[in-house]
Amino acid sequence: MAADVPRYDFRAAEPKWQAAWNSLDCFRVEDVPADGKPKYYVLEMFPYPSGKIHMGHVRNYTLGDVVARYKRARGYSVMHPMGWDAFGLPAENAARERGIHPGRWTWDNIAAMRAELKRMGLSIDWAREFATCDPAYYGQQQKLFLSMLEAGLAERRESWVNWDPVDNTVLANEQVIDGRGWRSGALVEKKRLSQWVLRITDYAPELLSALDGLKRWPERVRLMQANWIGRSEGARMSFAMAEPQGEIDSIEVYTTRPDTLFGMSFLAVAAEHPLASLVAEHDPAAAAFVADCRSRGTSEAVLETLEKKGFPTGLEVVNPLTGCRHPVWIANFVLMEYGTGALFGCPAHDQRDLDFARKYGLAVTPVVLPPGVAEADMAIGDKPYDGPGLMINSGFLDGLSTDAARGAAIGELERLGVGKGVVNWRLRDWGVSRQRYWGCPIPVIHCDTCGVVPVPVAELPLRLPDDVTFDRPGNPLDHHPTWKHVSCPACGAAARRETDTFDTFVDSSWYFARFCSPLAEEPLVRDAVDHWLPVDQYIGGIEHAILHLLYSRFFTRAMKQTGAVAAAEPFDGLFTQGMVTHESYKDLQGKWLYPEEVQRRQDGMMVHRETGEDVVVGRVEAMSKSKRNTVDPGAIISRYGADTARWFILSDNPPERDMEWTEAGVVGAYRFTQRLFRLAENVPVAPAGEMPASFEGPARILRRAAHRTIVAVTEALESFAFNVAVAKLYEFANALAEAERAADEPGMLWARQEAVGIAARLISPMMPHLAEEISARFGHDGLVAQTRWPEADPALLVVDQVRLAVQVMGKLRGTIEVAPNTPEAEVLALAEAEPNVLRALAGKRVVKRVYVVNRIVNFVLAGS
RNA sequence: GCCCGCCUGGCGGAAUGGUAGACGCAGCGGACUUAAAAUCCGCAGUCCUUUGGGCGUGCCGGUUCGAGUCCGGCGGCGGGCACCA
Repeated sequence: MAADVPRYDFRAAEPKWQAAWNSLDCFRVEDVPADGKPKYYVLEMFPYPSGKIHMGHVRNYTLGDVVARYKRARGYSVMHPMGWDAFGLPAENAARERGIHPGRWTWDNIAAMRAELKRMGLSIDWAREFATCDPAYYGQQQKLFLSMLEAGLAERRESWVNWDPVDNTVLANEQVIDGRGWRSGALVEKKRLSQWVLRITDYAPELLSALDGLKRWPERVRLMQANWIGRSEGARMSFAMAEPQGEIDSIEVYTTRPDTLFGMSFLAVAAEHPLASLVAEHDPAAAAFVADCRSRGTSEAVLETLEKKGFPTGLEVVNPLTGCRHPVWIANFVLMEYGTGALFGCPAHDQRDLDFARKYGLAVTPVVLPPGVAEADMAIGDKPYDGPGLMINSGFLDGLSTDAARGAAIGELERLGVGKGVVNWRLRDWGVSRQRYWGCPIPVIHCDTCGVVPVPVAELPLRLPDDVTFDRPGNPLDHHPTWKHVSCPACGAAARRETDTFDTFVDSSWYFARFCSPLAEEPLVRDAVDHWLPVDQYIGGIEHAILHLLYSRFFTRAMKQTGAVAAAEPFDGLFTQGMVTHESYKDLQGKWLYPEEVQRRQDGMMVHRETGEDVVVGRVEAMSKSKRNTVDPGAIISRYGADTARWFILSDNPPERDMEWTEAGVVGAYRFTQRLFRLAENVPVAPAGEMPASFEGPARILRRAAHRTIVAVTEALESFAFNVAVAKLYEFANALAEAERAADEPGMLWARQEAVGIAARLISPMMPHLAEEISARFGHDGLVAQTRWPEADPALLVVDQVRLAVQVMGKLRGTIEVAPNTPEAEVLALAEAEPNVLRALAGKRVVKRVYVVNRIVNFVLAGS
């Protein structure tokens, strides 16, 4: 390498600047600041401490850091914290597989990941760091839970769980594979357990209506949440049994289509419905059918291909509006969890009902006439009609519109006292009990005389015992020799601790609030949370669009109800990033290969780095361990530096889309860091003296480029168009290179020094280390990290010449240069005189002349 | 099946209804070099009869002086979903 080419030594520079930021506490903020600055809370979804960061983390935390650094430069007091979502199953799996204690495994992972994150140069206030598995955090969570319990927001309820009968353990959905337990391979059963639920459904109306106020959320996330909450209007009604069965003399049904009651042909109940159980007691065939429904998993793939099946009970119900009798079936497509677990079937106007009716030869009676169809022509083939229309075959409803009929039917049901109009919600209460060790203990005690008794607050945190074993299936807390045996805090009698722990979604439902006062001896400090909440910009993956965000919205409302916070909504702005993808590779034996095992030969073919064997290049897809198409961020940072990794991940494409990680792209980004460094290095540091009174020629051009770039980059950062900000900085680098060739022009030294100073500040959110390195060379006061964002000089943004497009009949025929806001007559004369335009207009009659100031001229010609 | 999103050069992408393809990657040409790497400069949608013209933002139509952008329909790709009564 030539000695005279300056090179940027990121290996020395990056740790140096990180240490400088650290020693000056650049990113530290107070719980309740008194600096009078406007606040800005930037948060990225905190990571699960798996042990290594992956490219998704790099993308997530780079995006957040750009926002944090930019807002800081704009004069905000920015809180940008980091923590660890540290409870969860992988730690228990590690314990079972490798004999490591989950706590040890987790804390080691945290240490490793913290070191990796720090190498990225993130502007994080590390003093706020916490892990959810720390008793200092989960003890506060236990307090929150007790306050919710007192407020009636938590209660015990029976609910269904996936049960592995061989391992005698509850399985998470992800542990059920094709209906079998992932370890034992046993067919999973559904089992009823008494569990803690949080009453999120109490807030269903508000969680839905408040979505409209979340203006800075992606539309599709709001839509997904709205669909998940699932408000529907309909009727709840009961059908009398023709012959009562034991206790059951009627069946309760929810319907959104009471208007189609006259088209009813059957009634169907879920396999878990009490009537199904009753029938199954006496009828082995029914019992077999019910068992068959129950053994089937609930995974989507199964449901997709599921054929609609039913079992006729031989019983009948009476339709209260028509007086007709209809058969009662047990059907596999009826969900016990939704509505009342029973429905009435109107095959003419519902696809599932129609499929079912065709299969079992049930009646299909149309009752809604589509607009424009004669009643005589109305027929149902294999498609139902589910649109609006006029009622037919419907007694007193005949002739009404479907809308009117809906109201009239409900009115009649109410008059008869057999039903009423209701609003129904799809959202279900949140079951938070998990039969696991590595989670936050639920702080209650079960006493035979007193029932459920809260653990006294003075005894919190209720710690997990460390001395647990994972040598047998089930919950180690349950097996622990002493932990669960306590005396009742109320009566003193022998009692048992709750051995369930919380769903880890509970941990992540309030961590953003805890960051405001992470060391407090109470869950939240009002002054601190009321200052910082809501989070101004939350950034994370779309995969959390529903559960995490909805639970957090609920939790914040619950905390508001118990007086812990003022805000109802946790996240004012939400940005959902795309995935990081990569090509995948297989060798000729079909074994997946890591990118570093593969290289591109001269002819472009991909071959194995060591064997030289051909490699099959597969799809570009989300990085995953199983496909081995992962790239280790640590290795990238070691080879190219954090700034390069950050720059590339921002430059490739808009951040909401999936990006493809490519070696070529990283190399390109690396080259740019070097180029920019050289361009800055080539500007003499000699004092440029007083600012010249005026600039002409290349110096003026450079200054205009610099100030236009300020505007362009600012706009791009404000709108999350980071790839555009990068592109504008590439352009600016080209302008700097241009200026280098005109270095001897008057005013140039001053202009170049100004330009480099502007460049350093504009790149600083994206490449903070390089920004410092460049800036330091000119002896600028202080760190770029503490410097204000540059302001564009309006005088330099004024354009003195605009190029107008001249069109003839909408087609470009030439361009003309004029002063801004040139009067119409003058512009039109110039445009018509442009040689090529002149040619296009020759012999034609112009019927209209369009002039949009500073934009365009268009001549419209007569004739065809 | 339902809901949502997307579709622009070889590739990633840019473009308040106003010169489509900024910027980058890959490519090509040149300078420098004994040579290579690195670097620097330049070219580059496509076709043709090339001082110019035709075509061109998935396809078909519409609105407009003017459409990648707005509207209607169709197709393809991707994502979400708990068969939601």
